[in-house]
Amino acid sequence: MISSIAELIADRLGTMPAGERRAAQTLIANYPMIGLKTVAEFSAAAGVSSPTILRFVARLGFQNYPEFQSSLQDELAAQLQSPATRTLNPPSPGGGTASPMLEATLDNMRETFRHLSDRQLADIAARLADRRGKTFLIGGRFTDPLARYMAAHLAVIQPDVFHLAGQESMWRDRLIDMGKRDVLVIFDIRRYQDSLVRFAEKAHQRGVQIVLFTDQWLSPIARFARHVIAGRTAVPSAWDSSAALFVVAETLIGAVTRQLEAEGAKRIREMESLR
Amino acid sequence: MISSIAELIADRLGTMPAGERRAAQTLIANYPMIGLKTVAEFSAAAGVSSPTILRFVARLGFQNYPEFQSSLQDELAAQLQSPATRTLNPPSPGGGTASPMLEATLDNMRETFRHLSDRQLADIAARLADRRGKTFLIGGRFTDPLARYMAAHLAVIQPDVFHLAGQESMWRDRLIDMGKRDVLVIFDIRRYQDSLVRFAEKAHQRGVQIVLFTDQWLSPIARFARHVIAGRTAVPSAWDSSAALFVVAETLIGAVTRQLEAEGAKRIREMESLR
DNA sequence: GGAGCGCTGTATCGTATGTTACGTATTTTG
DNA sequence: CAAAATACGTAACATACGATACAGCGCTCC
Repeated sequence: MISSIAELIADRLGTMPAGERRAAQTLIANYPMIGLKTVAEFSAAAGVSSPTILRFVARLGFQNYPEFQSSLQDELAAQLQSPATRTLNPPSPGGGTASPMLEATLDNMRETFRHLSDRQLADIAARLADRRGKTFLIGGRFTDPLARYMAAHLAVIQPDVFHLAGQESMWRDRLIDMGKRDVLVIFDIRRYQDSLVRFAEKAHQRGVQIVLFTDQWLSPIARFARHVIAGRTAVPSAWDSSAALFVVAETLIGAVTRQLEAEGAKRIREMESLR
Repeated sequence: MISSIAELIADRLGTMPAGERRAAQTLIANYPMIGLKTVAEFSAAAGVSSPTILRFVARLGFQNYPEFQSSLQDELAAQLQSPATRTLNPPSPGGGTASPMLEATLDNMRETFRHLSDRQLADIAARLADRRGKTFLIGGRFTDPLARYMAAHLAVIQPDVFHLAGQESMWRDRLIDMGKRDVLVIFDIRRYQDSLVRFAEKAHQRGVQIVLFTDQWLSPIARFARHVIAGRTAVPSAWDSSAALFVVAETLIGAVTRQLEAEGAKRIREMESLR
């Protein structure tokens, strides 16, 4: 049964030609406000011509554009009157693929942050914002992208940020550059990688401050870490989820940026001008 | 300070003549839907003539009726996009989470999935699981780690998964390997990168199926994309958040894994034995 | 490689919509 | 109570909007 226009679109998206599909996608992306504007505005937003928009609504079964708009308005009105039923997607009909996954992920995040004090986050942010030392980031097989993500952002607002990539021998050689004032951010969830543990140990011996992102069972690296962030990773999937750790990373990026605002702003402006 | 039109009306209701007051009252009663309809319908509902409606909106300070309608639409859009602020007095449910960053991120995810049908996810997963073609992944400056993350997982469960890294010229040369049966997954949020757009266009010309992860304003690549996933990225930070897209990526990874379970399991066992 | 089909954009058209002018009704004030 | 001012509706107007006809183009299938 199809109750909302959004469902109707999703249902027929596959059978639509390219232009109309673009119309459909821009409508979904800004649902439903774009559909309440004029055909001209809608077509401009979608990057197609007006007739394509009209053909699109015709394909959905409407006689004309005003009728389509009325239908959208009715839907909106119904939503506004009963906030409980303001679901665009039916609330997980019969074990949908997405919903349990999403629910678990949201729970993971709430749980992760519940065990994470503001104080701890602030401490780590302060450490990362301390410009007297360098910042190194590294991750495991599946978590290295998180290290890259964080490095890409931090590198914009401060100098001396390095992501350690490539062969194990490559980063081992970088140990020589690391000292007491430096920070090493490690992402390691199970199955924990021996190479990372060895690396962390050597860095620790050199006095490097280690910030560890791991799962709730704690990587052995936690022994050497100054700060440990334990994220929930369990989801109904064959894989573990790194989403909670990802959000912690983004939160830290935001916090560091705020602390470096003064210098950071100047630096970012300089960067812009270099383009 | 007056932020909504409803407040504006309440403010000036006393100074209005009878006819316009009736207009104001019917608008408040069916706020804001009546205001989105035509002048004729509005006037009929209020039991007054069309010019009265126009004088009413003029008194509110609008130059003409369309301007008034746009203002109402903007207000509605703002409400719809931030479910947290939907309730007039958000009492921060669930024991006041300290981090507004987290709250915004959770909202973004809910909102993103609300605009994402199970059908669409299933379609994309099926496409990614189709082993007749190759899968390429690439991302922008800050989103490339997401491409890597997805590639790292997909590569485990099926062959012919390639992450496109390095110089622009590198991936451009890989175009020669791409054809109709292949899929190109692109991550591109603003500020959209020209190099990616060019690349997407060329790939599209070769008949490659493009799956685009972007923000709600849609990268220009949406023009060429077969599937578009529009994630919410707004957070109280200097940066945009890719967390919602990350979760969608994980969801897709899970779905593809499930579809390839039979072959995938065998493959994973083979891999394990290779260690 | 050629013929047919389907999709898309340009240009044109008709019309519904917002707008304005004007006359009448109603209220207000001296 | 009279006269003026304000408010309101009717009707004509102009514009902007949606709709349609048509031609160019790319694609698929012989």
